This record gives sequence, C-alpha cells and structure tokens, in this order.
Amino acid sequence: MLDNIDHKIINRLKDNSRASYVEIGRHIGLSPSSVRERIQKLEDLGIIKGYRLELDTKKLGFGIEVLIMLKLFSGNLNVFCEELDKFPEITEAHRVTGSHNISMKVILVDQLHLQQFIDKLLRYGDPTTYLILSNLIEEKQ
Amino acid sequence: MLDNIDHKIINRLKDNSRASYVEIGRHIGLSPSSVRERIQKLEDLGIIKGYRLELDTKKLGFGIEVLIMLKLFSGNLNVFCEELDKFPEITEAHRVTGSHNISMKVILVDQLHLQQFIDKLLRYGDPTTYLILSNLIEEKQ
DNA sequence: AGTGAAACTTGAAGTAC
DNA sequence: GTACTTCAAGTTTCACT
Repeated sequence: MLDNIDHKIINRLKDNSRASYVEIGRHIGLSPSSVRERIQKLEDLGIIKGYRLELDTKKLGFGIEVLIMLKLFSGNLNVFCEELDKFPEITEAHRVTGSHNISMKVILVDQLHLQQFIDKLLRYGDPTTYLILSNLIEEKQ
Repeated sequence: MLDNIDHKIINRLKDNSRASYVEIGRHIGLSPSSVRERIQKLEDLGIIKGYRLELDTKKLGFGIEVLIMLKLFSGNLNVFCEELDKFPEITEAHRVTGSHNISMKVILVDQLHLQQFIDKLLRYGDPTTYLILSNLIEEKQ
C-alpha cells in the first residue's frame, strides 16, 4: 500500500511535522505538489492521524511524571473510561491485559498534587504507582 | 514565565502542530509576526521540544502493541540503555522506580515478532508483558 | 505590530508511463 | 488511470523597522 517514498515522507514528518512541502520534496527529490498529494492521501487513509507537539513538561511546571497501573473495582471500568476527560493530568492511557486494567502516564505539579490525584483514583480502583526517573525514548511511532 | 497567550498558542499547536502563524493568530487575536516570535521564544527556551506525527500503527502493519516492564539483570541497566537504538520496535521508554527498572511501549507486526522481541530482551533482563487492548488517550502533553 | 521581499502553498493544466 | 511536473495566483514566512 505504501511505497518507499511514502515512508521517506513519514520519516521526515516524524522528525519535524512542521517541515514544508518544499523542504520534504528537496530531501527526497520530489516536487512540492507531489509531496502534498501524498501527505493528503496518507491523511485521508487515516495513516497520519494528526500533528502533535512535544513539550518539556518540567519547564511547564509539572515536576513529577508517574506511570500508574490501575486495577479497577468490579463494574468500574466503563465508568472510569467515560470520566477520563475529568483527569487533565493523564497524558496517555491504555487498556491492558493482566491484573491491572489500565496503564496511564500522568504529569503532576508536585508531591501534594500526586497525593490528591491518587486519592481521586482510589474511588475507582487500586492504583500502583511508579515514578518516572527519566525519559529514555520520547513518544515516536 | 508563560502568559495566557503562550498557553493558547501551545494549545493550538497541540491540536495541530502544522497550523500556520496566520491561523493561530486569527484564533487568539494576534498578528502572525507576534505568534511567530512567541513560538520562537518557546522553542529557544526548550519548552517546545519538537513537532511530531501521530500515526495509525495498525494501518502501517504493526498489529500488536504491548507494554513491557523490564527488570534488568545486575549491571545490565547502562548496557541496555546504550543499546536502546538497536530496538526500533520501542516507541517509548522510561526509567522507573520499583522492582522493574524500565517501562516501554512497543509496536510489533505479529505474534512471532513479539516472541522474537521478548527473546532479545531476555538477554538483558526479565520482562513482564502486557498486551495493549486499546488506546484510551493518545500521547498529549 | 506593520511592511515588503522571498519563500511556500495550492489548484489547474499538462506530460509520461 | 496514476503519479509526477510546471506554472501562476494567493498565502505565509521572516527580517526589517
């Protein structure tokens, strides 16, 4: 479905999603119009889902990053999933197999904020918290 | 350090990092030049670390997504961290507290690929694998 | 925040396989 | 038909002030 040129375009956009069509075209030896058509196609096919920002959350005032595995109480899974948007601290959440149902990445201002966040989670289930010490690889796909 | 306008610009770029200065300016009532200056400042301060792509990995042929917690064998932590780039399947990796040292998100083509990946990890430590059933919240910051 | 030259985007028309 | 290029008008960027 995707040829080598499409993959080159994707790799360039992975590196810098604000790259211009002209710049991408120069990298891979293609006219800006063609680059644009191929990117349009990738968007239409749903292969490119969006263009996102990578931020330094520490510099934005979020001093703590944690990974939480949450084992939801019986019957609470759907409730929690529907109320996920009430937790702006959660930057990533997955439904996973295993004794814990949800894995999530959370950014918090300080220790007190973490405590308050965990207290809120305790209404839904039983969380296990791992402090993130460093990001070895940032989100890439 | 950051005022309300900066936060509005960040929110707009979070939503679509390819948005033009003109478009962002219209949204928040600012001239394109000022938008550009502020984004430049955010980049220089390291608050904006980059512009990334959100892809549909399933459509790219990666049918399996897993979360792996890895407990490295004694003395293997630094070795593994330095060899992380040998594992293109890893899209995200963190050093975490707890009995497992590393948490990682991995995309794989199929079950056989997962088996081969885990076999490679077994040289460095003891992995615990959780299948990702669904993405409730995609990476946002 | 405004200005203008340079660079980029975008759609249409045209070419090649 | 599909994928690419070229062209020109309209936008955007960027270095000025």
